[in-house]
Amino acid sequence: MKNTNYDEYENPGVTVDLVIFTVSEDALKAMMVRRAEAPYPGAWSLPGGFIKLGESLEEAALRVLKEKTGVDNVYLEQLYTFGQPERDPRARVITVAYFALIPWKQLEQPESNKIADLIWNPVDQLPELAFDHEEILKFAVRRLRTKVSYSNIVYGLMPKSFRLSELQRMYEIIINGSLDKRNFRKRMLATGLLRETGKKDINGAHRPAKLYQFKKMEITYFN
Amino acid sequence: MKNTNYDEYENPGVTVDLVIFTVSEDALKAMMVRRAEAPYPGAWSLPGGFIKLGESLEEAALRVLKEKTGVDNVYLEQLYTFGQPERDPRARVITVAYFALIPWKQLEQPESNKIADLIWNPVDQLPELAFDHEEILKFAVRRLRTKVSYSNIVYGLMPKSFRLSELQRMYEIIINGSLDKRNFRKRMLATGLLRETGKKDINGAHRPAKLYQFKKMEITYFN
DNA sequence: CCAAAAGTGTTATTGATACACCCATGC
DNA sequence: GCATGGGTGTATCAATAACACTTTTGG
Repeated sequence: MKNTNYDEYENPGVTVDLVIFTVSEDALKAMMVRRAEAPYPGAWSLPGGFIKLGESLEEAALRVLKEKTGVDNVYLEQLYTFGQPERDPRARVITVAYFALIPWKQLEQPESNKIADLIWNPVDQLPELAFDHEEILKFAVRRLRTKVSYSNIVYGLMPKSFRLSELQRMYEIIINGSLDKRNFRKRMLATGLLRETGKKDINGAHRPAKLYQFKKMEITYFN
Repeated sequence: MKNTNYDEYENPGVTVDLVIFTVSEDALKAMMVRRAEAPYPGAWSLPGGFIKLGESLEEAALRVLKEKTGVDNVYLEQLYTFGQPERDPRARVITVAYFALIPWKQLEQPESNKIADLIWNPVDQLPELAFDHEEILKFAVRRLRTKVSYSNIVYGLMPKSFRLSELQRMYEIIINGSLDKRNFRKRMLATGLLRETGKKDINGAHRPAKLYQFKKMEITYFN
């Protein structure tokens, strides 16, 4: 099936590719894996793989996610399907792109760092990427940034409980701008999506912060 | 894209399916075609077809659109990709769904009605549909209804020039609710997306209406 | 002159923004 | 007692929502 001489009646390959986001060191980052083989040997790329005939697209995405991160049960959303005929130089391959959000804390476990040739790269300083993966990644970043402004999607990047200042910081990192503390807190508490845990975070030489958590781990749209 | 050995995996079929919307007789309608062959012989379904190896997904969608409606150069957007393993009883088939908007006037031309076994069906009174096409159609309706409220996407359903009352009616049909005339006009004119044509529509026993058109046929987001 | 749709402003309410000081703790 | 981040309220401005009458035409 290495023909570039396309047969009209042959089926294309179908893959899933994942844009896996996390936030660490005050930056929005995405996972990249180094390709071992041709094409683009040695280049960075998004994690992905061919779908198997018995699995749904989402199952394929979850499988890849689990393989690369060791996690499961995180926010996952279908992004877009990319199918330009020449996007893979070997053969016709259509890819269904997904994006996932993982709190950094869930990735600090030893097992998740076992895989070599895997990096978490700030989305605003990209290396050269294989295939059309730069386009896919930028598409995902745009979608995430848009969605942050009218939903509570950031819950997918937060640890189970957090200070309001940490939540604000998360918004600021993603939208790449600063927010007013008092207005931010008012709005967040007004959504009714947060619950005080009753615990406090004693963290340094300052007043301890109340810890909050999301009532339900579900995306909710404002407005 | 870990696997380079394509032969380990049998490729699924890949189709595009289209939800083609229009508005006539005060109702939002979608195109349905009667299936001739198994599976679901005789059942209504969304227009669609297998993608060819040399064409992009959007080209495939445009091809199907042209075949069924005779039109081209209308609003077309990728909706979602549906890939449950059992969605087609014969074999694994993944479908990339698109939705299109066509002004009813463009469909009144004789050629577009040549195709037998094709209906424009109100989206709130669906017949039984083949495959998972009901799910796809409902997904499209939801997307259209949402998008109408924060963009000028309705331009895709309007004729070249129109009265403001016709534009308002279009919104009302799609969102399935009524709008205040004065607020509607204020908001629409405030967007700056409309231009007076200078012409008037003399239509019946009443004051003639100014005719407007969209400055550019492009989707623009409010807010 | 009657019927039918076009056209037009003001007020009230709501939501968004701007802005500065005191609090509780560790060292 | 001082440095550090936590926590709080009010006033202004902008956007949205509610609401009813006059105008222009054809018949």
